[in-house]
Amino acid sequence: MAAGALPGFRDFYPDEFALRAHIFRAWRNVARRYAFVEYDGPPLEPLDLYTKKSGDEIVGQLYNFVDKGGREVTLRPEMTPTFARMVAARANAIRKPVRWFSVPQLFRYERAQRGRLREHFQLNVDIVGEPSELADAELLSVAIDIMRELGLGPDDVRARVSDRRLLNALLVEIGVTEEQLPTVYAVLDKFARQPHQISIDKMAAAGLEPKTIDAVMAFGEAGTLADLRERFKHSEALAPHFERFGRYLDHLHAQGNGAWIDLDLTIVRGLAYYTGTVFELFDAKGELRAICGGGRYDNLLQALGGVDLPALGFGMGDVVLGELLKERGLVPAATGNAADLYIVGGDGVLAHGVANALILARHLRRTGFSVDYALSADKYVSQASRNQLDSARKSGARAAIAFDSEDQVVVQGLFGKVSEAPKHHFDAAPLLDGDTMAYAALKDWIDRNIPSRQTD
RNA sequence: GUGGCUGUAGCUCAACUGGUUAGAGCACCGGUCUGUGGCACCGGGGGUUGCGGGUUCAAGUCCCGUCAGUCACCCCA
Repeated sequence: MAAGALPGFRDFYPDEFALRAHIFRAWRNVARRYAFVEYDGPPLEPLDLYTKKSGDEIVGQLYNFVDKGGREVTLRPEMTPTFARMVAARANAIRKPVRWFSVPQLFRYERAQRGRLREHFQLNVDIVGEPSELADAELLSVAIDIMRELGLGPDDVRARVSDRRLLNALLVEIGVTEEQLPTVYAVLDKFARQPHQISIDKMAAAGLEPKTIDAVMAFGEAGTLADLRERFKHSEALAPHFERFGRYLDHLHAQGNGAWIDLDLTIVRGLAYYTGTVFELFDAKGELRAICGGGRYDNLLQALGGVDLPALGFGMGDVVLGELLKERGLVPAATGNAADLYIVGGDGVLAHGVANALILARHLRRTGFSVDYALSADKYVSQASRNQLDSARKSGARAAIAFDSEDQVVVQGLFGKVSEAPKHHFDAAPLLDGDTMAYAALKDWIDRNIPSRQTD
């Protein structure tokens, strides 16, 4: 086997590129529908943009090197630091709330696995400057609408939501101390992936009381907000958190997203910078990695950019999403980019040499059609028309156009039985003269009689 | 970074306990068919069996290494 792409990197053949373009289209369509505007930054960044906040151990995960000017640089592993820098630099000039999105290619030097490569494209959607939970609902609604745009429903994808502030208050309420919080977060994060006894042992080792451990384990079993509220209705400390989270869920319901949402206190999100709502999108079967994750990170812009603005956002990668779409048969037809018209020789080919085919193609393309033909003048003249038609059919073209005789061209559909396919003759002379009306008539006939390619 | 599994044509797979020149379907290329053709039929190109060593009279098959893929850890975008 010939040397392929680097490990964890992808070659995008046309079929694969079609899927990628399909995903990008959905991302951009929905983001724009929510009035977000697109930005981008450099794919190569100074190394310390990431080491400053995360420490040197993160370097092991980066695609970093020294450039010819002696600078420590790295391919960007995430978009948030770049985003924070850009917003911070113009914090006073940008109208708030900021609604920005980006589709960067991100890089990470890690051993590749299914759904996890060394490179991926990730939609980043962020809102800056708005502390209200309505912004949180708006953000998640974007993510859910993208699922809809791609043909996925609440039976395919679940949105698991939580809130760090609520969780924190709950943990304090049941007696978890400040020092024990990281352990408990780690346990919750791995709740579904790790045997319960190990979780219990870890918490016991961290000094949690058996009663507190039981309470934490109970948080792992998803319930509704109402259940949780009922259990802790006596707590005054928790009341405001329940109210705020309740408003968040109310907004999501009003946005039509209620059927997608599950409360799940085990959604912690690895990095510690989340300060409020957090959410992840998963395939409903739970076979794949998370499709999307995000939440509120009110302190991050201060830490990274030096401006104190509340912010929230999510990232959604193309890899897991693509796997899910493939699994559900929601990938676009491979022939989606095939030509509208394929020029074949026909019986009039000797009177109309290849030059006339080129003239015809020129005017058809000017009219807006995509036009294909065999790039061999010999073949155009000498290969049997039916073989040329076979080639046209295989190319995925919707219709063929041929010089049927000395003074006529014929357009015929390339679907269904040949004998039943729509067919129409046009005078060749005005078409070769580039007569606009003749092409308008031809286009009109095609629009009426040649359906768009089905996914058959 | 650690460990398990896998690696034959572009794809899906064959090749009995090691034994002739590694096969088939699909795909691709050319042709035949005056025609129910979204066929059919004929022909063609394409493999150092991932790569490198070793054992053997003989290796796609057994052993070691390596690379790649995959799964579980680690980590999380």
